[in-house]
Amino acid sequence: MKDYDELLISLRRITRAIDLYSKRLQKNTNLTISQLLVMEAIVKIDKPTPSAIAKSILLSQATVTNLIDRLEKNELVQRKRLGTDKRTVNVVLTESGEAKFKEAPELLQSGFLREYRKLETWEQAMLVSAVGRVASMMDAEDIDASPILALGDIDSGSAGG
Amino acid sequence: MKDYDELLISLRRITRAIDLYSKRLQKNTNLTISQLLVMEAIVKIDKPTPSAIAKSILLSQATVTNLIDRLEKNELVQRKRLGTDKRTVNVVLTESGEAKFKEAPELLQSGFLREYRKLETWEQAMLVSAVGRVASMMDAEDIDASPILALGDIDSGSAGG
DNA sequence: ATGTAATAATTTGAAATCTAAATATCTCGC
DNA sequence: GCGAGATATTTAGATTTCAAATTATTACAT
Repeated sequence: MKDYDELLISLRRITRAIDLYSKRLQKNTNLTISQLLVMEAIVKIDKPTPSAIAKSILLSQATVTNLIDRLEKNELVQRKRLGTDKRTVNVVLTESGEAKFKEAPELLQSGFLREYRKLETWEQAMLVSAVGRVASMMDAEDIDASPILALGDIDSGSAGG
Repeated sequence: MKDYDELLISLRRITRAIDLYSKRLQKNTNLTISQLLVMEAIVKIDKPTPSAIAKSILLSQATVTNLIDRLEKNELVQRKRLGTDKRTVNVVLTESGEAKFKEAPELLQSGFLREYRKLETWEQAMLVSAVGRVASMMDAEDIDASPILALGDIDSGSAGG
C-alpha cells in the first residue's frame, strides 16, 4: 500500500469516467468531448488556427489536426487559408457544424453536474481549488525527468526530451 | 463561460499530465503506467486472471488482454492455464518481469509526489477527499443515460438517449 | 537574390482504451 | 451424452493522444 494509492485510484476513476462519457457521446451524437472542445474553441477564439486551438484546449497540434480531420470528414468544420501567410490554416464551422454545436450536450456528465450544482457555493469552491491544486502539482515543469533516467539508463547516453 | 469551466480545465490538465508521464516512462523504461499497474496487480492479487486484474485496476477486460499481450511480447509476463477450468488464464511474472518490476518507477510523477509529501497531513487528507468526491460524482451510475427508461419504461420504446 | 533558420501544419507510428462480436469452455438438466 | 445458457478470453474496429519526421512557407542575413 503506497501513500498515494487512494489518490491514484480516484484519478483513474475520473479519467475513466470522462473517457466513457466521451464514448457514450460519440455513440449518441457522433461527437466526442475532444471534438466538441475543438468546436467550442473555434467559436471562442479570434483566429482559430490549429495551433491556437491546440493551445487553448491543452492538446498537441498533432492531436488537433487529427480531430479537425475527423470533423472535416463529417462536414462540421472547414479548413481555409485566408491570411497572407499561406502556412496558417483557419478553421471555421460549417452551417451544419453550427447547428450541431448549438444543440451539443455538456462536456461533463449530467449526473455529475446535477450533484455538483447541488453543493453549497463554498463546497464547490473547495473542490475546484483542490482539483486545481492537484493539477498544478501534476503538470509543473519536469525537473524530475532525469531521476527516472537514472534508474535504468546509467551507462548509455542521456536521451534528452 | 460555464460554471464548470475551471474544473474541466483542471481535469484536462491532470489527465494530460498523467498521459505524458506515461509516455515518458515508456520511452525510458519501455513500460507505461497501465503496464505497471498490470504487473502490480499480478503481484498483489491471489489468482491473477485477466478479469481479476481488470477489476482491480479499473480497466475493461479487453484492455487488460491488450496490455498482457504487450507484456508477454516483451517477456515480462506469461500466460498459463493452471486450474481445472481451462477458460481461465493465470498471468505470472517472468524472472525478467520481476526484476523489472522491482526497479520500476513510481506511478505518479516524482515532482508531484515531492510536492504532495511536503504537505501537512490534513492537507493531504483534504486533497484526497476532494478528488475522491469528484470521482464518486463522476462515475456514479448513470441514471441519466436513459432518463426515459428510468421513468418506468412506460411504452418500452425509444431507448437511444 | 540566395541560402539558412524558424514557424505552421501534416503525416507517421505506436499505445491505450472502449464496445461488440467471436471463440472456447464449462455447468446443468434431461 | 447432448444441447442451452453462462463465463472467460480474445479479436475487431474505432478514437484519442503523443513525439518525431516531413512538407510548405516565411523571415532574415549576407
